Amino acid sequence: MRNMSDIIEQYLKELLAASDGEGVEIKRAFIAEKFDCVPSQLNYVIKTRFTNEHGYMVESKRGGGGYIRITKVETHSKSEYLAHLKNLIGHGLSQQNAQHIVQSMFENDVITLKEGKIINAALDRESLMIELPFRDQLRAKILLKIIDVILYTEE
Amino acid sequence: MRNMSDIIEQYLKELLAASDGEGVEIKRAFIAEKFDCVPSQLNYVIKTRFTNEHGYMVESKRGGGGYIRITKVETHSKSEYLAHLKNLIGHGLSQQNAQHIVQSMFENDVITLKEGKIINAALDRESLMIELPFRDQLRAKILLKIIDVILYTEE
DNA sequence: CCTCTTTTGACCTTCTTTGACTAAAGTATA
DNA sequence: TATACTTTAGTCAAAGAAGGTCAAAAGAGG
Repeated sequence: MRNMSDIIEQYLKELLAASDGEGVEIKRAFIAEKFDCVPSQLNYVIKTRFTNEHGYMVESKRGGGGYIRITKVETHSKSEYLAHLKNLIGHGLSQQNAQHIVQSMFENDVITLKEGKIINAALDRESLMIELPFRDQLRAKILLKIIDVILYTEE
Repeated sequence: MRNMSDIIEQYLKELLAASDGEGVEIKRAFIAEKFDCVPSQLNYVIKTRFTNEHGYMVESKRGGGGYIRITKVETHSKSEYLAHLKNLIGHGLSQQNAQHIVQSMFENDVITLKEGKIINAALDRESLMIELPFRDQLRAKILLKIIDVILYTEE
């Protein structure tokens, strides 16, 4: 694969997949050693690939016996999951976070790949040609509306 | 002898042909070195010879482990129809006309019902909270972008 | 010559890697 | 118990590694 962060991301996702929904608990220093990188790279990977928007929950503890625990957010029912996303969106949404959310919806089988691409196109900053504080608000509005449609559309 | 851009174009097309439909992934700097040209020449080649209109899809990533990926997409008969729609849209689009176009795409089996609903949600005047001459321009921009992804997304 | 395409390079943006410094939690000790 | 030490993890900013943009200069064709 391409770079350390991607490799670590994949490794963690494999652990998660193997954990049968239980989540994984890692030692930061141990993983860093295993992949021969600095410990803080783990923080980078987590911050860029295991956020709420991506559908993960991260807990940690310092000191002796410390750990980092990553859990895939339970997507109880479709409606609760989508309500959760709506919560994350609020009144403004960056393009990055929008993409994370779309990715998460795809991974949770709420939308298809093509639907995801359509949504991303609608939220792209190139489509939304207005200045920045407003653009993020607009993006939020559009995605909220789309999520409502997904909520109330039978497959 | 032809020029550098043509040579690089051909080289990339050979890679594509050999890739068996998988697409190619290149390192810009590496190719530039190989052909002894500046890296940005790759951007020129891609922009002039591997556009959507030419039937290619290009993705890229910057930073460590960055890449440029080129994939060929088949766009049989759909393409003229969608090009026609793009023409109709132009630089502005009312909500009514937008709905007509979405309806038409659905009837022509270019999108599913759910996709249609998603698109309508994105184009709804309630989502697009800006004043009127701009709102129609914005709606046009968004739909044009969406049509492009429909064009270049294989089902 | 005039125009269109190609070539080049300076400058920009994004993503990743690294490490010094900080904060918190556990453990031993006065 | 209060204090000091040790063990973890967190933060943040600088440096590094790609790719992107844009416009000027150069070349090709008519």
